[in-house]
Amino acid sequence: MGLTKSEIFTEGQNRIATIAKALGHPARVAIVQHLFKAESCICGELVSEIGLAQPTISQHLKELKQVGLIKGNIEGTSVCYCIDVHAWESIKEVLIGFLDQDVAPGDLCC
Amino acid sequence: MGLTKSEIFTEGQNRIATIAKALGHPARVAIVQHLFKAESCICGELVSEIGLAQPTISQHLKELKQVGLIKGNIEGTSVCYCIDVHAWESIKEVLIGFLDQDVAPGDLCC
DNA sequence: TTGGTATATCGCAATAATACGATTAAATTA
DNA sequence: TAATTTAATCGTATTATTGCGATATACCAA
Repeated sequence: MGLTKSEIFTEGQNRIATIAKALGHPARVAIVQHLFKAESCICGELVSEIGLAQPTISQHLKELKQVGLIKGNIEGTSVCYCIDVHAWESIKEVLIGFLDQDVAPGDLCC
Repeated sequence: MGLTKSEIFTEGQNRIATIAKALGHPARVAIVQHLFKAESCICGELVSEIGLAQPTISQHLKELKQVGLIKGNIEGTSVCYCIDVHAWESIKEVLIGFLDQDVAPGDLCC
Protein backbone atom coordinates (compact mmCIF):
# COMPACT_ATOMS: atom_id res chain seq x y z
CA MET A 1 0.00 0.00 0.00
CA GLY A 2 1.16 3.50 -0.77
CA LEU A 3 2.93 1.93 -3.71
CA THR A 4 1.71 2.10 -7.30
CA LYS A 5 1.17 -1.37 -8.75
CA SER A 6 2.94 -0.66 -12.05
CA GLU A 7 3.24 -4.34 -12.88
CA ILE A 8 -0.45 -4.78 -13.59
CA PHE A 9 -0.46 -2.13 -16.31
CA THR A 10 0.90 -2.12 -19.84
CA GLU A 11 4.20 -0.52 -20.73
CA GLY A 12 2.33 2.14 -22.67
CA GLN A 13 0.08 3.00 -19.76
CA ASN A 14 3.04 3.28 -17.43
CA ARG A 15 4.91 5.43 -19.90
CA ILE A 16 2.03 7.87 -20.34
CA ALA A 17 1.58 8.05 -16.59
CA THR A 18 5.28 8.60 -15.92
CA ILE A 19 5.47 11.48 -18.39
CA ALA A 20 2.25 13.02 -17.11
CA LYS A 21 3.45 12.70 -13.54
CA ALA A 22 6.67 14.54 -14.37
CA LEU A 23 4.58 17.38 -15.77
CA GLY A 24 2.17 17.19 -12.84
CA HIS A 25 3.75 19.97 -10.81
CA PRO A 26 3.52 23.68 -11.66
CA ALA A 27 7.20 24.25 -10.89
CA ARG A 28 8.21 21.66 -13.46
CA VAL A 29 5.76 23.12 -15.98
CA ALA A 30 7.29 26.54 -15.34
CA ILE A 31 10.82 25.17 -15.75
CA VAL A 32 9.96 23.55 -19.07
CA GLN A 33 8.28 26.73 -20.32
CA HIS A 34 11.28 28.76 -19.28
CA LEU A 35 13.70 26.45 -21.02
CA PHE A 36 11.63 26.67 -24.19
CA LYS A 37 11.85 30.44 -24.09
CA ALA A 38 15.57 29.86 -23.59
CA GLU A 39 16.12 33.30 -22.18
CA SER A 40 18.46 31.52 -19.91
CA CYS A 41 18.90 27.93 -18.96
CA ILE A 42 21.19 28.38 -15.98
CA CYS A 43 19.93 26.74 -12.80
CA GLY A 44 20.47 29.89 -10.76
CA GLU A 45 18.30 31.88 -13.15
CA LEU A 46 15.48 29.41 -12.69
CA VAL A 47 15.82 29.78 -8.93
CA SER A 48 15.38 33.54 -9.07
CA GLU A 49 12.73 33.38 -11.78
CA ILE A 50 10.56 30.81 -9.99
CA GLY A 51 10.15 31.60 -6.31
CA LEU A 52 11.47 28.38 -4.83
CA ALA A 53 14.66 27.62 -2.95
CA GLN A 54 17.71 26.36 -4.80
CA PRO A 55 17.58 22.80 -3.43
CA THR A 56 13.92 22.56 -4.43
CA ILE A 57 14.57 23.68 -7.99
CA SER A 58 17.50 21.33 -8.17
CA GLN A 59 15.25 18.48 -7.15
CA HIS A 60 12.63 19.33 -9.78
CA LEU A 61 15.36 19.54 -12.41
CA LYS A 62 16.52 16.11 -11.36
CA GLU A 63 13.07 14.65 -11.84
CA LEU A 64 12.71 16.20 -15.28
CA LYS A 65 16.13 14.84 -16.17
CA GLN A 66 15.26 11.36 -14.95
CA VAL A 67 12.25 11.21 -17.26
CA GLY A 68 14.54 12.41 -20.02
CA LEU A 69 12.79 15.69 -20.74
CA ILE A 70 15.79 17.88 -20.15
CA LYS A 71 19.54 17.56 -20.12
CA GLY A 72 22.19 19.52 -18.32
CA ASN A 73 25.53 20.83 -19.40
CA ILE A 74 28.20 21.95 -16.97
CA GLU A 75 29.60 25.36 -17.84
CA GLY A 76 32.23 26.29 -15.38
CA THR A 77 30.61 26.65 -12.00
CA SER A 78 27.09 26.78 -13.36
CA VAL A 79 24.94 24.24 -15.15
CA CYS A 80 22.97 24.96 -18.28
CA TYR A 81 19.76 23.02 -18.64
CA CYS A 82 18.00 22.56 -21.96
CA ILE A 83 15.01 20.74 -23.36
CA ASP A 84 16.05 17.44 -24.90
CA VAL A 85 14.43 18.21 -28.24
CA HIS A 86 14.60 14.62 -29.42
CA ALA A 87 13.02 13.27 -26.25
CA TRP A 88 10.43 16.02 -26.31
CA GLU A 89 9.27 14.96 -29.76
CA SER A 90 8.93 11.40 -28.54
CA ILE A 91 7.00 12.46 -25.46
CA LYS A 92 4.79 14.70 -27.56
CA GLU A 93 3.96 11.76 -29.77
CA VAL A 94 3.07 9.55 -26.82
CA LEU A 95 0.86 12.12 -25.14
CA ILE A 96 -0.84 13.34 -28.30
CA GLY A 97 -1.54 9.73 -29.24
CA PHE A 98 -3.30 9.35 -25.93
CA LEU A 99 -5.12 12.67 -26.16
CA ASP A 100 -6.30 12.07 -29.71
CA GLN A 101 -8.50 9.12 -28.88
CA ASP A 102 -12.02 9.31 -30.19
CA VAL A 103 -15.04 8.14 -28.29
CA ALA A 104 -16.31 4.87 -29.70
CA PRO A 105 -19.81 5.22 -31.10
CA GLY A 106 -21.01 2.47 -28.80
CA ASP A 107 -23.27 2.50 -25.81
CA LEU A 108 -22.85 6.04 -24.55
CA CYS A 109 -24.80 6.14 -21.35
CA CYS A 110 -24.02 9.71 -20.33
CA MET B 1 6.48 21.76 3.39
CA GLY B 2 4.97 18.76 1.67
CA LEU B 3 2.57 21.28 0.19
CA THR B 4 2.75 22.59 -3.38
CA LYS B 5 3.08 26.38 -3.51
CA SER B 6 0.44 26.90 -6.18
CA GLU B 7 0.14 30.60 -5.44
CA ILE B 8 3.50 31.46 -6.94
CA PHE B 9 2.58 30.02 -10.35
CA THR B 10 0.29 31.27 -13.08
CA GLU B 11 -3.21 29.95 -13.55
CA GLY B 12 -2.12 28.33 -16.79
CA GLN B 13 0.79 26.55 -15.19
CA ASN B 14 -1.40 25.25 -12.40
CA ARG B 15 -4.02 24.07 -14.86
CA ILE B 16 -1.52 22.15 -16.97
CA ALA B 17 -0.05 20.59 -13.85
CA THR B 18 -3.44 19.62 -12.44
CA ILE B 19 -4.47 17.88 -15.64
CA ALA B 20 -1.11 16.16 -15.98
CA LYS B 21 -1.24 15.03 -12.39
CA ALA B 22 -4.66 13.47 -12.90
CA LEU B 23 -3.21 11.48 -15.79
CA GLY B 24 -0.08 10.69 -13.80
CA HIS B 25 -1.18 7.29 -12.61
CA PRO B 26 -1.39 4.19 -14.81
CA ALA B 27 -4.74 3.15 -13.33
CA ARG B 28 -6.28 6.45 -14.35
CA VAL B 29 -4.71 6.18 -17.81
CA ALA B 30 -6.18 2.69 -18.09
CA ILE B 31 -9.60 3.90 -16.96
CA VAL B 32 -9.62 6.70 -19.53
CA GLN B 33 -8.52 4.33 -22.30
CA HIS B 34 -11.22 1.87 -21.31
CA LEU B 35 -13.90 4.53 -21.30
CA PHE B 36 -12.81 5.64 -24.76
CA LYS B 37 -13.17 2.12 -26.04
CA ALA B 38 -16.57 2.24 -24.37
CA GLU B 39 -16.85 -1.52 -24.23
CA SER B 40 -18.39 -0.89 -20.89
CA CYS B 41 -18.35 2.04 -18.57
CA ILE B 42 -19.73 0.37 -15.47
CA CYS B 43 -17.56 0.76 -12.41
CA GLY B 44 -17.66 -2.95 -11.64
CA GLU B 45 -16.36 -3.75 -15.11
CA LEU B 46 -13.40 -1.44 -14.56
CA VAL B 47 -12.68 -3.22 -11.30
CA SER B 48 -12.48 -6.63 -12.94
CA GLU B 49 -10.71 -5.29 -16.02
CA ILE B 50 -8.01 -3.45 -14.08
CA GLY B 51 -6.61 -5.54 -11.24
CA LEU B 52 -7.30 -3.20 -8.35
CA ALA B 53 -9.79 -3.40 -5.50
CA GLN B 54 -13.16 -1.74 -5.81
CA PRO B 55 -12.47 1.05 -3.30
CA THR B 56 -9.23 1.88 -5.11
CA ILE B 57 -10.92 2.14 -8.50
CA SER B 58 -13.67 4.20 -6.96
CA GLN B 59 -11.09 6.58 -5.58
CA HIS B 60 -9.35 6.96 -8.96
CA LEU B 61 -12.72 7.58 -10.61
CA LYS B 62 -13.39 10.29 -8.07
CA GLU B 63 -10.13 12.03 -8.92
CA LEU B 64 -10.83 11.90 -12.64
CA LYS B 65 -14.29 13.29 -11.97
CA GLN B 66 -12.92 16.12 -9.82
CA VAL B 67 -10.68 17.29 -12.65
CA GLY B 68 -13.72 17.06 -14.89
CA LEU B 69 -12.40 14.42 -17.25
CA ILE B 70 -15.24 11.99 -16.72
CA LYS B 71 -18.79 12.03 -15.53
CA GLY B 72 -20.95 9.37 -13.95
CA ASN B 73 -24.52 8.33 -14.44
CA ILE B 74 -26.43 6.20 -11.99
CA GLU B 75 -28.17 3.26 -13.65
CA GLY B 76 -30.04 1.25 -11.10
CA THR B 77 -27.56 -0.21 -8.67
CA SER B 78 -24.57 0.43 -10.90
CA VAL B 79 -22.92 3.60 -12.13
CA CYS B 80 -21.92 4.26 -15.72
CA TYR B 81 -18.86 6.41 -16.22
CA CYS B 82 -18.07 8.20 -19.46
CA ILE B 83 -15.52 10.61 -20.85
CA ASP B 84 -16.78 14.17 -20.67
CA VAL B 85 -16.20 14.82 -24.36
CA HIS B 86 -16.51 18.57 -24.02
CA ALA B 87 -14.04 18.73 -21.15
CA TRP B 88 -11.71 16.35 -22.96
CA GLU B 89 -11.50 18.70 -25.93
CA SER B 90 -10.63 21.56 -23.61
CA ILE B 91 -7.98 19.53 -21.83
CA LYS B 92 -6.56 18.38 -25.13
CA GLU B 93 -6.23 21.98 -26.22
CA VAL B 94 -4.43 22.96 -23.03
CA LEU B 95 -1.98 20.08 -23.13
CA ILE B 96 -1.29 20.24 -26.85
CA GLY B 97 -0.70 23.97 -26.51
CA PHE B 98 1.94 23.17 -23.94
CA LEU B 99 3.45 20.30 -25.92
CA ASP B 100 3.62 22.25 -29.16
CA GLN B 101 6.13 24.79 -27.92
CA ASP B 102 9.12 25.29 -30.14
CA VAL B 103 12.62 25.78 -28.89
CA ALA B 104 13.64 29.42 -29.23
CA PRO B 105 16.63 29.79 -31.58
CA GLY B 106 18.54 31.54 -28.84
CA ASP B 107 21.53 30.48 -26.87
CA LEU B 108 21.30 26.72 -27.00
CA CYS B 109 24.06 25.53 -24.75
CA CYS B 110 23.35 21.80 -24.96
C1' DT C 1 46.32 28.43 -1.73
C1' DT C 2 42.41 30.89 -0.19
C1' DG C 3 37.98 32.61 -0.93
C1' DG C 4 33.87 33.02 -3.57
C1' DT C 5 30.26 31.06 -6.52
C1' DA C 6 27.12 27.58 -8.25
C1' DT C 7 24.91 23.34 -7.86
C1' DA C 8 24.00 18.82 -5.87
C1' DT C 9 23.02 16.01 -2.04
C1' DC C 10 21.62 14.93 2.77
C1' DG C 11 18.39 14.95 6.32
C1' DC C 12 14.25 16.12 8.00
C1' DA C 13 9.36 17.77 8.66
C1' DA C 14 4.92 18.12 6.79
C1' DT C 15 1.59 16.81 3.59
C1' DA C 16 -0.21 13.97 -0.28
C1' DA C 17 -1.06 9.71 -2.68
C1' DT C 18 -1.87 4.73 -3.06
C1' DA C 19 -4.19 0.71 -1.73
C1' DC C 20 -7.53 -1.95 0.61
C1' DG C 21 -10.56 -4.08 4.46
C1' DA C 22 -14.71 -2.86 6.66
C1' DT C 23 -18.72 -0.49 6.50
C1' DT C 24 -22.46 2.30 4.71
C1' DA C 25 -25.95 3.72 1.35
C1' DA C 26 -29.06 3.01 -2.29
C1' DA C 27 -31.46 0.49 -5.52
C1' DT C 28 -33.13 -3.99 -7.23
C1' DT C 29 -34.94 -8.55 -6.59
C1' DA C 30 -37.09 -12.39 -4.34
C1' DT D 1 -39.95 -6.85 3.95
C1' DA D 2 -35.55 -9.30 3.57
C1' DA D 3 -31.75 -10.43 0.93
C1' DT D 4 -28.73 -9.13 -2.79
C1' DT D 5 -26.06 -6.22 -5.61
C1' DT D 6 -23.34 -2.14 -6.61
C1' DA D 7 -20.70 1.61 -5.51
C1' DA D 8 -19.18 5.21 -2.22
C1' DT D 9 -17.07 6.37 2.02
C1' DC D 10 -14.35 5.66 6.27
C1' DG D 11 -10.31 4.39 8.54
C1' DT D 12 -5.73 3.21 8.29
C1' DA D 13 -1.06 1.52 6.91
C1' DT D 14 2.49 2.44 3.80
C1' DT D 15 5.02 4.96 0.65
C1' DA D 16 5.78 9.24 -2.12
C1' DT D 17 6.14 14.13 -2.71
C1' DT D 18 7.24 18.78 -1.55
C1' DG D 19 10.12 22.09 0.42
C1' DC D 20 14.11 23.81 2.62
C1' DG D 21 18.23 24.42 5.88
C1' DA D 22 22.69 22.61 6.23
C1' DT D 23 26.37 20.69 4.05
C1' DA D 24 29.29 18.82 0.41
C1' DT D 25 31.35 19.31 -4.07
C1' DA D 26 33.39 21.42 -7.94
C1' DC D 27 35.10 25.14 -10.38
C1' DC D 28 36.95 29.77 -10.93
C1' DA D 29 39.45 33.99 -9.43
C1' DA D 30 42.64 36.57 -6.83
